[in-house]
Amino acid sequence: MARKKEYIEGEVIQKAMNVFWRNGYENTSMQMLEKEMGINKFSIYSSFGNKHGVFVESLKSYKFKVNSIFEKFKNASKGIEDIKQFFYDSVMLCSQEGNQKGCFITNTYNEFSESEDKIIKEEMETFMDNLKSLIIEKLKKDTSKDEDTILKQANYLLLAKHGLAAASRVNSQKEIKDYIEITFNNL
Amino acid sequence: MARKKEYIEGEVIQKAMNVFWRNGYENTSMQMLEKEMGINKFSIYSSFGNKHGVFVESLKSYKFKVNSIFEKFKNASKGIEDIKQFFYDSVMLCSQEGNQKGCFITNTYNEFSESEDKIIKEEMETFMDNLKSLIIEKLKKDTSKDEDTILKQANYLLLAKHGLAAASRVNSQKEIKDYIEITFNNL
DNA sequence: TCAATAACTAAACGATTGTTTAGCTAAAAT
DNA sequence: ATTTTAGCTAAACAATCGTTTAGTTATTGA
Repeated sequence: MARKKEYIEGEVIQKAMNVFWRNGYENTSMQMLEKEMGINKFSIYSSFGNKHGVFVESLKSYKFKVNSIFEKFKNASKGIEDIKQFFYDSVMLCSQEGNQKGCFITNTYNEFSESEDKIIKEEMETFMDNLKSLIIEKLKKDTSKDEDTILKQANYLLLAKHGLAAASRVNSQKEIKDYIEITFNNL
Repeated sequence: MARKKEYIEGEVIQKAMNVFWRNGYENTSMQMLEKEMGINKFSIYSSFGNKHGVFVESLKSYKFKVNSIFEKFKNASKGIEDIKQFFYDSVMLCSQEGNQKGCFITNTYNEFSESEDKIIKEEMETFMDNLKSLIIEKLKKDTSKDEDTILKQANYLLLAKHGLAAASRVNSQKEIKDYIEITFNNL
């Protein structure tokens, strides 16, 4: 062993995450990352390989950040009410400090929708699949609904969640609240 | 006068629009534009000034493309049913040939949400304001609704439309249909 | 104490970005 | 027919992109 690192990888990745979250992948340059992460290019490359590596780690860091909300959602047991609460928790997390950055995962999902990046695409796929399963599970709490209704409503809610995340970048808190409330009136 | 242009500006802009529509502003290069528009950089710059100019003209071209749908919506008179039909018409137009490009205006709205481009931002603003006014007008056809309900529902529908356009880049026709149907369940 | 080595700085890499320009081609006007 | 002039081709521009590398600094283990 020789000289010690002067930074903590987890800490600089959190800073990188915020830059990617705000600007997306393509609109974030290595220069910006250098500045925001507080370390220079050499350190970035030796720790994370390349820009893509920094992005993948940033996504993981974001998933960790939203994990508590997911766990809360998973462990809840009121059915539809839990889904609604999950929607509120999600927009709360993303709109702190007047952020207007939307949801990092949804932003990434959109930016890479026409891309051929298998790694990112699979990360997105599994995330969305998990969310859909969870929503279906909560919907099934209401045993009066048949399978077809549940699938339709799951599609509806998944798309609503996606749209909400995208739209939350440009809409006010009140507009978002109105949206969520009416969204669940329809079920 | 001297030599004649060997291309028609309206035609090459339509081709440019498709490139921007698919890739967004930043992820479209002048090289790609040259190739897709079928003319070289000199001609592009002499006709449209710069990349930004090509983009602005592309947006106008898209607005013209969606204009018929807007006119149909404007002239309809069934109220909420017209809004629903407008939603269907919009996704139809954008998902021809398995496009998955979403709505060009919504894509632009999202890409420029953190930008400081006044020209684009104002284009977006006026478009959204017009849409909101139209939706309110249609909602008012139902005279039993009070002002507050109408505004809430207009916010809801505007956000739903935005979300739908964003999500339609990654969702199937069936998912989109499920979404639209349930969206109008309770209005 | 000193050689070994990992982490740092900073400059350079080739490729690509948006944009401009010099020189050639072709059509209109005299 | 010749001059004029706008449109074309293609090369070059400076700036920035992501990435690499040479050289220096600092810490460890012997």
